[in-house]
Amino acid sequence: MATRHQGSAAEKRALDASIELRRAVNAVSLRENEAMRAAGLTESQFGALEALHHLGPLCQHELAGKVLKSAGNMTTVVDNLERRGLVERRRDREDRRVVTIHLTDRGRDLVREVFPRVVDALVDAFSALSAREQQQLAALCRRLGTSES
Amino acid sequence: MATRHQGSAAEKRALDASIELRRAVNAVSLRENEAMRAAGLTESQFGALEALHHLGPLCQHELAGKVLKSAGNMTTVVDNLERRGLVERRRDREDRRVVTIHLTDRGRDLVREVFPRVVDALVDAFSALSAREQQQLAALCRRLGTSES
DNA sequence: GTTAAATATTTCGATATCGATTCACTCGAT
DNA sequence: ATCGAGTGAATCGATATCGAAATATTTAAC
Repeated sequence: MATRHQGSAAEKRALDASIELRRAVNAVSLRENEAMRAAGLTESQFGALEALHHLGPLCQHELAGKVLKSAGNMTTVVDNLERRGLVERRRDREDRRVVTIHLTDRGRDLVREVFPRVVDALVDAFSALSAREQQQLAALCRRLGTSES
Repeated sequence: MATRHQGSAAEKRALDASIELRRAVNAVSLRENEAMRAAGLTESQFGALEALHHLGPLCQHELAGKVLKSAGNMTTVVDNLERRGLVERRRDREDRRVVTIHLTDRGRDLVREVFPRVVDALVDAFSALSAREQQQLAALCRRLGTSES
């Protein structure tokens, strides 16, 4: 539950952390996006391709979970990837509600080409921090990301 | 410039930090959004109102900078806010290219009502970390966000 | 076996978002 | 005075995004 008027120090801290967090993500995303855009991929499209590449075929709601987007949205993203022949939908024979998304050969080639560039961009972006600081940041973020209400 | 094949340890660190960073933002945003949605505001809409409230009238490209979005986008956001009577556009008499965005009374009331709830949500979200950890996080993020290519 | 609840996806309507382009306007150089 | 570069905003087309409602299907309960 919300803790009202716990003092403006706590509020200032949270506000400040929130703003810096956003700016940091923004800066990192900008770098990543250059690499993705060069391949004509959006962040969600790349995220989906990458998840499929590393985890194998997934159904849409799993994919949505991986890229932190809604299931409804994933329909559009997969539509656009499918139109470009980078993935294909296969209806599951066992459970016909399920559509499993598979990388095509073209899709696999594209991920293999783009992924290293995205990683480079990330390494570059995070090079502002030492190895130890990167780990600290990750650890702090992990606790924020997994804390339950 | 990109540092290729600097070793997979550096790549793993950057990838991991990037994933946790995203999850953290996602978790924080979810909390914030509850407060904003309750008032029928999107993140960008609230961000714009809040900036106007704390900084006074701004032109659109300044506003775009504050909420970390594109100037083209700001036209739409301001359109939607104006339609609801929360802001108004005033064409500058000196330089008629400039449109200055002003909060209306309704807009000001709304910000005053919603802002504390958003802050509460933030304090709540960041309560997973100690005061000191929040400051550490902010400091690390600040360096990521301001590092130049 | 038929119905009800649960689940996976799609569809829909609204808003967001970007980058590119266009339009309007200012201002400095000629 | 006027032309051209620069700048602020609006517009356009494509994609993303959400939440809610609709559709299809499975599974559990009876």
